Formats: sequence, C-alpha cells, structure tokens
Amino acid sequence: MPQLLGEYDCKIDAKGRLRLPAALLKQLHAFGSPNYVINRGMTPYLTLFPKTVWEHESAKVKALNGYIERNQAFKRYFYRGATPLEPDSADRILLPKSLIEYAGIKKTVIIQGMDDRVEIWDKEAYLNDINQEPADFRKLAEDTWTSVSTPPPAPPNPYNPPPDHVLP
Amino acid sequence: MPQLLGEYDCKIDAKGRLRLPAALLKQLHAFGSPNYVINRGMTPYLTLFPKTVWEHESAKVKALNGYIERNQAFKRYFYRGATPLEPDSADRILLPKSLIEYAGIKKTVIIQGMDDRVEIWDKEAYLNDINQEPADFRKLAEDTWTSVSTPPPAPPNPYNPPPDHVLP
DNA sequence: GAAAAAGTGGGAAAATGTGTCATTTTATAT
DNA sequence: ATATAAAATGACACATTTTCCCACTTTTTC
Repeated sequence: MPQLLGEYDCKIDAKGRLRLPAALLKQLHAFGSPNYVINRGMTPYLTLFPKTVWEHESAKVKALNGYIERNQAFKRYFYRGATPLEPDSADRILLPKSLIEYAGIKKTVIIQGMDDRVEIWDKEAYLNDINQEPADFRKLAEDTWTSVSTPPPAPPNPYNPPPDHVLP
Repeated sequence: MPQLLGEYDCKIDAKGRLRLPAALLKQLHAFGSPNYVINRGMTPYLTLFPKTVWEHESAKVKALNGYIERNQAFKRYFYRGATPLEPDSADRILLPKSLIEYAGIKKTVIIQGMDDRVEIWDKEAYLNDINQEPADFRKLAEDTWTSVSTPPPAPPNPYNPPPDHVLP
C-alpha cells in the first residue's frame, strides 16, 4: 500500500484553485486514478482522498441502515461537503467555495500527508494547531498508546513503486 | 454502482422550481433514467431518489406485513409525501408546496449527495445541523462503528499519468 | 549559468445558473 | 359551456462560474 507523506506549502489563486505539488502528485498517482474526493475535516480543515480510498471508506458507511436515525445522522456527517474533484490540465483542483470558507482558507495552505489521505489546512490555522501546547504531546502520546494494544508487526509487504514517468 | 456526491448551493425560483446542478445531473444520469421520487426526510429535509433506487427501497417496504399495525403505520409514513418528479426542459424539478413547507425551505437550498440519493435542505437548517457540536460526532462515530466490522482494504491500481507533452 | 521543470497568474471562451416574461394547460366559478 | 384565474411549462437573456489555454516567474537540476 502506498503512503502519502510530506508537508507542502501551497498558494490558492484568486479562483480558488490549488496546484498539487509535483512530489505529492507522484504519490497520489500510486493510488490508482487521478480522481479525488475532498471533504470537511472534523475541525476547520479539509481532507483530500484518492478516489479509491474514498470508495473504500464510503463502502463501510453505505452498509448502515438509514432508517435508524443515528445511522442517518452519522452518514450525513460523513458526507457533509464531500465533493468529487478532478485536476485540470495544470494539475490544479478547484476547491469548492463552501469548503474554503469552512476551513478558513485565505491565501496559503499547508498540505500534510496522512498515510492514505492528505489534510489541507489554512497555513495560519495549521501553525496555531501544531504549536499549541507542545508540552501536551508527551501526555497525548502516552494516553494514546496505553489504551491501544500494540498489534504484532505485519509481515513485510514488498511494495514496488510504479516507475516515474520519463520525460524527454 | 455509481455514487452521488457533492454539496450544491441552489436557489428555488418563485414557482418552487429547482434547477439541478449540471455536475449532479451527470451523476444522476448514471442511475439510468431521468425520473426521480422525492419524499420527506425523517427530520425537516427532503430526499430525492433516482427512480431505480426508489423502487428498490419501496420493494423492501412493500414486503412488510401490513396486518401488523406498526408496520402499517410505518408504510403510511413512508409513502406520505412521496412524489414522482420529472425535470422540465431546463432540468428543473417542481417541488411540491407541501414538501417545501415541510422542509422549511425559503429561498436557498443545499443539495448533498448521499451515495444513492441526495438530501435537500434549507440552507440555514443544513448549516445549523452540520455545525452542531462536533463533540457529539465522536460518540456517534464510536457507537456506529462498534457494530460494524471493517473489511480489509483492497490494493489499489497504480495510475500511470500520460507523458508530459513532448517538444520537437 | 543554462535548460528544464514547477508554480503562478490572468484572459477569454464556453458552460452553467438565475430571473423574467410569454404561452400553454389545468382548475374553478358562474 | 365559457370566462376567468391559477398554475405549469417553455423560452430567452443576462450574470456568473468554470474551463481551457498561454505566458511569465521561480526553483531545481545538471
């Protein structure tokens, strides 16, 4: 399974377009198609999924019985804002206005790889978030790991990256 | 199976007509016919089904034994307000007045794709709903998922982008 | 330092969304 | 039945958004 990694600094242009950094694009291509789904994050940031990852996520949600009100509320929360995206010829994606507003995106965003998805933050909000109470991190880490039984290491999964495309 | 995705901002005209956004129409066409059924949601919003999906839904309800009083009551609720719709020549649907009133629709609605159906909300009500206490969502998510097993992810198919333009 | 690639910006054509008005159809009352 | 009103539909024009394309600047690479 490929993995999305890296922290990127990007600008949004006046039309709300975001160019995906070349280094990130290469990683995204390993997920199978040049199509994405973007959605609201839990707090004011956005999450961009490769379409294949999104489909996997939503398959689980689809199975829920919507006549149970709590399930339906969950579904709604899951889908709220989810929008399919395709990059243009210059590898830019057009961010929906409502999501730009939601995430408080001004001019510059930070894109952060998060394994099988990326988070898109307004730069200022991102810096606030990670600089906040760094002292807390140790406690957070301890709390996190004490409540989780460490799974045995999975057998190594040899991953052969696709060849980078060769340019003339 | 195609999937309906996206959050769209639309206005209702003075006659209660709603133009379906072009991006959504494309997705709806994938469901096989330009016919829809609209119905009341559980709370004040509307649900629009592609006809094929509606038929599938109502088949399940039809199978309920109507001699059981609670089933009959459910059926009645299920069919109450259900209305077949066909878009006009300009891809607009005419929302029944009673449903507009039920959903508290004023001028602007949000249409949100929800996999095999879309929800139509009065904009204000929608924003209230999704911005509501995200802390609640954590618990909701936990409750929801404790009853569902996670299938293993399928390995993706790497995407090989077309070669960049070659210069002579 | 030159060439290539990556990242930005903006103009303009095409597509979409929206309001208005005219015409047709349906309903209602006399 | 016919007249009138109401509603539904169709047509169009205007505003806005999206897409496509190209050119320029900055960064990277050799």
